[in-house]
Amino acid sequence: MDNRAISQAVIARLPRYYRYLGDLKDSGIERISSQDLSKMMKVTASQIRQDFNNFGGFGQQGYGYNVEYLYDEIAKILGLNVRHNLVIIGAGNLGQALANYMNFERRGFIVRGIFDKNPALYGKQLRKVSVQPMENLRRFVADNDIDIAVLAIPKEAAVQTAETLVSCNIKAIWNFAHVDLNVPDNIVVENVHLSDSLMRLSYGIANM
Amino acid sequence: MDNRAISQAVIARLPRYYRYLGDLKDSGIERISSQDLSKMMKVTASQIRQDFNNFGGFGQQGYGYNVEYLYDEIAKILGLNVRHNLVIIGAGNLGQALANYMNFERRGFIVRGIFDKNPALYGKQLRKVSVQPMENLRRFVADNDIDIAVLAIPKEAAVQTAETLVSCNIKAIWNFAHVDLNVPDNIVVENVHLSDSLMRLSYGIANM
DNA sequence: TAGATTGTTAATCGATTAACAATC
DNA sequence: TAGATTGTTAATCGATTAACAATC
Repeated sequence: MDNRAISQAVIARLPRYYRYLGDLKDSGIERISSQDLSKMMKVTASQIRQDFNNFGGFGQQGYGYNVEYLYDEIAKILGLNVRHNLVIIGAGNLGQALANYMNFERRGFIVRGIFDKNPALYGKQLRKVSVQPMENLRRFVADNDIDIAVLAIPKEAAVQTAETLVSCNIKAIWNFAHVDLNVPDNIVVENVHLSDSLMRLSYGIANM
Repeated sequence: MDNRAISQAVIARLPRYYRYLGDLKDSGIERISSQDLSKMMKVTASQIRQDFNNFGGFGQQGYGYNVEYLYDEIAKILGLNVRHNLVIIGAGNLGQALANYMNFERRGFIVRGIFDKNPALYGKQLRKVSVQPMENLRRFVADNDIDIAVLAIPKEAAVQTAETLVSCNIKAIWNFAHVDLNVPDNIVVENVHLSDSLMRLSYGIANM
């Protein structure tokens, strides 16, 4: 697939559609119109139809959308039909929480390695994966077909580790460090800046 | 402050400006022009000036912006000059990680209580705050001037707990559950949907 | 066939960028 | 004063919404 030029706004909405369609599917609902979905999701029916039509016609006039079919198609668009091996870098609070959170595995994101620079953590088991020294990272990524690295370390270390990862041909970085990473264009970076999120919440309180 | 009608896009960018200005301040830089900042942040100088001018004129012609002054002003806009008491609901992996993560405290977000429904966790200390039964939540929020609740529990429980929190006059919910909460307009909800984020990353890999 | 609802084009709205006069 | 750079207006661009013909 290489339908370029799909806007970030559309892509950002796909996981939410996927979530709602999953719920509908779980409740045994077979079909849904853009109008009904629009009421549930509080977006316009027009937007829903426009969004889906970026990827081709998934609906049928007079009928609407088949829930299961649309759900599966969105999964494919999001690449959820492909398994990914990942490593977690940083076995602190957040790194451990992510390692222990197994829902990602259900979607095909498999934790293969966990790395930390603190020797006290070496060998610690987190869901059967044991923490290794940072020195092993480069080798491990190369040898184990790893395509995603999760950065759960402080910002200085994150910048430096990102460079290492780039040189190991990682495909994507899920960045929890409070810093913007400068990597080549062909590497995907998805940021989760928790402190930014908390500041937006703070703004909301101050200006509500 | 009640400058309404500032777009979400602008608000979403403020924490990033704040981060860069903090870094500049830490490196002892006194002034910065929109052009120089634009190069660092990879946005247009025009956008920077437009964004700041939503809140009044912080710069000076021929000079640029004073870093420290601008940093402090953005802090005020974001409401970071006000302390907030918060409770964490859910002492699982994520709840514990958030409770142990002390950087929030530095910005004035103080963890006052942690709640869980699992009796095995009652009394467990996380940075001197001990886990309490969920039954105590309503009372605690009312008695301790709590204005933010962090939801780190599964989605079914989150929906239900959000209702409780609304009835306790909470001001804001930082929602880590994979569900959209339906609360009155005067309550701020800031979502951190980690699985949505991971799906966007997955899309990036699939379509890069 | 009649009714419903999509897919898609056209209209509107809002956000971003460019340009430049104001001014430090 | 001359040079630099903001604040702000105007132009452009892109995203959202509305409308409706196509079609199931």
